[in-house]
This record gives sequence, C-alpha cells and structure tokens, in this order.
Amino acid sequence: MSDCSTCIVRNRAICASLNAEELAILGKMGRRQRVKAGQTLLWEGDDAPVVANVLAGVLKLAVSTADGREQIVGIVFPSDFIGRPFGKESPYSVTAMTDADVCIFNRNSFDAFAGTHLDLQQKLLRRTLDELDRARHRMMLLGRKTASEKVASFLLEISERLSGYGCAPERHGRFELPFGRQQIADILGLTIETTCRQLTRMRSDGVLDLPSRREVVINDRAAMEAMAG
Amino acid sequence: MSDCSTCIVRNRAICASLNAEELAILGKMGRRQRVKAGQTLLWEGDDAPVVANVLAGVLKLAVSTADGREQIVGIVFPSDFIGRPFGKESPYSVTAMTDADVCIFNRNSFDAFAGTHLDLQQKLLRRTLDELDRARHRMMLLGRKTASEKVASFLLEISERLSGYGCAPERHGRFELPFGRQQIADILGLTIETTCRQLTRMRSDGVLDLPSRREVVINDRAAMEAMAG
DNA sequence: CGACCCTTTGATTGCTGTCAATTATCGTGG
DNA sequence: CCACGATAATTGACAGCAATCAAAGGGTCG
Repeated sequence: MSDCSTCIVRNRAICASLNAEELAILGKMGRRQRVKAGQTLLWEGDDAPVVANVLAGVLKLAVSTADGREQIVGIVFPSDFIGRPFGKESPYSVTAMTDADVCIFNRNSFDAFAGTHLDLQQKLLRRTLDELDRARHRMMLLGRKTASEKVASFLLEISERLSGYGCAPERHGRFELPFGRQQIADILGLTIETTCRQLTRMRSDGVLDLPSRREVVINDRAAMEAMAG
Repeated sequence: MSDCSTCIVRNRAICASLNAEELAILGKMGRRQRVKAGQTLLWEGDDAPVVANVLAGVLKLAVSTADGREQIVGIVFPSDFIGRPFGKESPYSVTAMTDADVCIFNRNSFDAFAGTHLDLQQKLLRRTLDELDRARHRMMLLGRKTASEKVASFLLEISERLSGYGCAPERHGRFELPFGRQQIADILGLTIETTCRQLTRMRSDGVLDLPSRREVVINDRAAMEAMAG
C-alpha cells in the first residue's frame, strides 16, 4: 500500500482526478517500486500484468527487430503513465534509463477501477491523445527529416519536456540529458556515429556547447529552431 | 440529423456503446457529409471545430514541413474516428484519399457528450490506445527498416486492415490499394522512385503480382513476412 | 486521338551507415 | 590519490543504399 498523500506526482499524475476516498482505494492497489537504470520492467510481446505511474526517473519504450536493431518509441517522465490498459501483451519493452521510482498496479484491478471512474478515464484518454500526437510528430521526424534536423528537433523537444518538470534552470537553455549517445541514436533512427557527428558540428558552429557527456547548452535557440525544419 | 439506425458502421464505430436513447441524442448532433477524393477536411495547425466517424472511404492524416515534405502519420478506415477531442488545434491535416462519407460532430458538443458517457469514452480510449500502438509500430518501421522491409511490412499491414472491412476476398491475398505510389512513399518515408523499384523487384522475384496500378496479389506470404524484418 | 498524370526505369550523387581506431570519461581497487 | 580497466564517445576512411535528376512508358479522360 502506498501513501498517496505524500506522493510527489499526486497533482500531476492521473490520480489528480480522484478525491480522498477514491485515492484511498487506488492507493491500496498500488505499491511503490524502485527500478535501477538499465532494468527492464516490461518485455516486448510478453504478457503485461501491470500498469504504473512514474514517480521519479526516466524510462524508455522500445521496439526491437529480430536482428537487434532498436527503435525507442516513447520516453516516459515523472507523472507519466506506463502500460497498456485493456490489452494483455505489451507491444514494447519498458526499460529504465535512469534509476527510477514507479507506482505499480495490477492491470486487471486498475482496468476495473478505471472502468467505473469517468474522471480517471478521461485523464487517461487525454494523456493517450497527447502521447499519440507526440508519436505522430516523431513519425514525421523519423520518416522525413535529415540527421541534423533530427538532432535539432530532438534537443528542442527534450529541453521543452524537461523544463516541464523543474529539471532545467536558466530558461531551459542548459539541461542534462537523461540518456547517452546510443539512446539518442535509437530515438532518432540514426547510428551513434552520425548522432555524434551532428552534435560535434553544431558545437563547432557555436549553436550549442557540450560541457560534459550529458550536459547540453543551447546558445542559439533561433538557429536551432531553423535547423529543426 | 442522422439516422443512426441505418448506419453502416453502427456496430463497429464508437457509437456501438450507446443505447437507443443515447444514440438519438448523439444522432441529432451529427450530420453526414460526403468528401471527394483529395479534399481536405481538417488542416494541420488550424482550429479543428469538428470530430467525425468515417462511414465509407479512406482518409489520411498527414504532417508537412515548411519546404513541402509530407509524412502520412495515420490512415483512417470506415468505422474509425477522426479528430482530436479535448484539443483545439488539429496537429495534422485530414484528407480523403478516396471519395468518403463521414458523420461529423461539433467538437465541443461531442466533448461534452463524451464527458458524461463512460462507455463511449472507454471505446474512444481503446481506439486511441490501439492507434498509439500502430503509430509506435510504424515508428520502428520509419526509423530502423530498409526500403524493402518497409514495403513488405506495409503490404502485410494493409492487407490485414483491409480484410477487417470486407474489402478483400480470396483470403486477403489479393486486394486493392486505396492510394497511389506517391502516397505509399509518404507513408513509408521513402521517395516514389524507391517505392516503385522495391515493388518491381518483388514482382520479378515472384513474391507478388501487380495486375493493375492499384491491385496487389501476394503470392508468397511467408517470403513477404521474412522480408518484413 | 491527344493531353495529362501517374508510374516506371536509368544514371548519378550524396548522405548516412559500416568498419576501424583513437580518445575521453567513469568506476574500481590498490 | 593515483593507476588501471572498462565503457562511452569521438573521429576517420570508405561503402552502399536511397535520394535526386532526368526521361520514357502506360493509362485515363476529355
């Protein structure tokens, strides 16, 4: 059982739609769990007996081909929802990219609860619609953008999303990536080498700085927006 | 006002969740409209005052860059739902690829109605989740598959989806594409030339036949599945 | 029959992937 | 604290796939 009243995402997660009484019921169903970076919570194609809210950390949703190519199809931040309500198999794997805390529910119990709570379901619907918009936006990126456009678009989107969670001071011009180069490549449908070269070129063009492996400073946001296509 | 009792998608569209009384209310809100092939219903970035059900025909959801590149981010078949509930702007354009019939609702009225009808909202949620799965599946295709894998995957997916609507006799080995080569290219993130070459190669390999511009016959489904990656 | 559009085919370019080697960073243990 | 090994990132050379540019073929519709 979880103590929802002290939950750090209480007001941003789907639970925000619930009153104290409902929260108590849902709270009894949930349990908190810590996930280490690199650990996989759900496997692509496997039965997915759980859904969850993210309390802290960043996770990736990924699809793989038989020969090992990976495409990251979603990135999940604190207060986001994980899992596939009303569906048995998980169509993608869910893996922690940083150490993470999640609030896990049995899927069947959650489905039943959601089925009788209109507000919760509406929150879920809105989130799913937003996520669908993001997915479609990224389809354009994957299908029609060049390597430099991809990297520029990616940096802008990430700086936006990170700023929404209070992780980015300085008008989100500076931020820390929650993932390495290979994972950026897997998000953008590029190789690590191409990703790297684009970043290097942007740095030598003065558009950004790379103070450390995971830090990014956007010097010229306008230029980067132009580059994003 | 529409006569829902004679609606051809009555049992497959989201309306299937409604009883006679509810249907009468929603029916009063909706109006049928014919859309000619090529005509655009909603424009990317514009205010989208309507949502709709597709009664007949096939429509595309597309995103474009400033310099004219297009990526098709969704394909909509009869009984599918169009539009963005709970959101003002349409994040993509909606254009008919064949002559089509749609059942249109004012978005605000529909949102209000959906907000008080749990079953309808649940149907909408399920559909949105399915569409999100498809979108993510296609992100893998766009980001990580080769041209031949893309074309093979595409033909298999389309033959599946068409068979779901009674458009494909002969164990869906033969079917008619509801779109031309350029649109296939826009779905797959390829150029029309590359798309064309892949199809030609598959034909000369004997995997498929192309009796006419829009007809496809899959001769060797196993080979095509192997090719799809 | 002719104009137009869509499709197909061909030649060439170039972006990105692949393969390989070097450098930088981080964690670990002496 | 430093040395070391392991892992991640970067850079370079080269190849190949798909894009681009160009032209011809095939259907359709007036």
